[in-house]
Amino acid sequence: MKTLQPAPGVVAGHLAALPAFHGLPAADRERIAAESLLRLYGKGEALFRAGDPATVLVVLARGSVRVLRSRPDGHPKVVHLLTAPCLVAEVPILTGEPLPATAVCGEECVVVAIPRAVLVEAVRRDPELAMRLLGAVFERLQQLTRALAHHGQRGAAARVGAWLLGLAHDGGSGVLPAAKKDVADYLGLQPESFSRALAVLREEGAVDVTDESFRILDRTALEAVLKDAER
Amino acid sequence: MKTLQPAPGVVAGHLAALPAFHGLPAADRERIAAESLLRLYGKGEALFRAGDPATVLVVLARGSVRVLRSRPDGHPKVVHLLTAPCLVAEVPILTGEPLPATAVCGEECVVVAIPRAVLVEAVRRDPELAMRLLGAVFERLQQLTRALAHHGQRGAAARVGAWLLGLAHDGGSGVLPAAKKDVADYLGLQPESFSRALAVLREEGAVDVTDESFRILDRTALEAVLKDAER
DNA sequence: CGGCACATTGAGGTATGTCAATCTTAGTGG
DNA sequence: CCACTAAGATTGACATACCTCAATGTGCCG
Repeated sequence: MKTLQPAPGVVAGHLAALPAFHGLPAADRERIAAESLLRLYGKGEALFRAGDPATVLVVLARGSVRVLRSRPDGHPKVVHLLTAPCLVAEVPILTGEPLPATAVCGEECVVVAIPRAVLVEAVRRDPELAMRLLGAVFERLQQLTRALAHHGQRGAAARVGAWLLGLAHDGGSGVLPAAKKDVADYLGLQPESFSRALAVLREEGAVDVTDESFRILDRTALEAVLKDAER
Repeated sequence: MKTLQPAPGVVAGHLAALPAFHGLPAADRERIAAESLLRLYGKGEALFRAGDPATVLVVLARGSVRVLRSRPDGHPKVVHLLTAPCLVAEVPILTGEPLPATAVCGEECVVVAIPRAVLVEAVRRDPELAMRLLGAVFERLQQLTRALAHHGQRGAAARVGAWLLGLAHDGGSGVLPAAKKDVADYLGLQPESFSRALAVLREEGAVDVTDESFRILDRTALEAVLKDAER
């Protein structure tokens, strides 16, 4: 981890990329930026670990992160796949609880670290910010319950397909937010099963996956696969 | 659904049972209570359905509820099992989003319905209440990520055992929060598999399950089952 | 008392995990 | 700049845990 000395306005610009801070008056954003730190993490480095005290709100400005949690057997499981720009661990920061999970960089990451005290002060000054942060929390909850519902889906291809549908941009294309190995774990599959599921979807002509990016070729065929996984 | 005419102090008493409202001055609690409705729902009735506007905060004072969400194939999946006293759908209320899931009573339920305007006003008057509500949100997120991590666990018995451990009171005993059919769905299992998993844990001497209640007899044996489900 | 939903137990099929080999890609150092 | 190494991705063969179907038992509500 390296702490950077940013040119003026850079940090505030990173904050402006997020819905939670975009609506804020520019002056407030710059005030927060001035009291925050800009950090660079290498691939595989941990932003924080489970049990750490929640000292800063992590704003992921560039890069991607996977969030891990222990299974009953002790092995870690991927519970979030995050891509910049986004917030990380916003709820524990607000409540002051210790962090319940570990976050690891999937690539080189640029992070704005907002000290808890600065955030709390900003929320006190502008209650609207609190509501905007709650919006982010709502999104997170939505993602989690959707993920949970999808885990119950029989048929690996159906799970993968549903996930791709949710991930696709309007044009039907998108980028995998992590290595296939980690995506597989996130979806509750072995890497081999994930690979085979992609192969099935490809053979159906539903999607095209090359390297890190994908494109939905036939939405109808894809939705057919989801329904076909009877239950 | 029936709206009740409670004796004075009854509704405020229901609110006091929750951490989020317990710390509040009694006068504030009674003010909220005075502007809320006390309702009675029958077994199988829906508190709300996915897509409904978020008009009231539901405080579950008595009974139990299952929260459902659609899978990719369209079939519903249980994503929460809630037991009184607790809050239901607190985040959508705060953000004003439409409700993303459906809630169904597992038995006869008593509910305090706090209109959104009343809640917002109470939060404005006492910011401390907002932080307490956030505490509840934190708990909910915790439960969800834990559930997600557990779903990746191989071995039905291990998943069930881990869940029982998290559910058990200090004495090692507890009550199943729903019919076995719904618990099974929540854990991502067929009812038959859930039944067999319980049978395994019983034969190991780890737990005793009779009807609706259970007791952890041998925590060490149970933890052994969790680890044994190698991966 | 009868009907229905839920729970349990048994038998058998299948999707997915596991193990193993090959191939590709990226990162490292000469 | 290229060879070397290691990690990830893919494909195949096999094993197994869970789902499915079916039958029986049990409690609850009409």
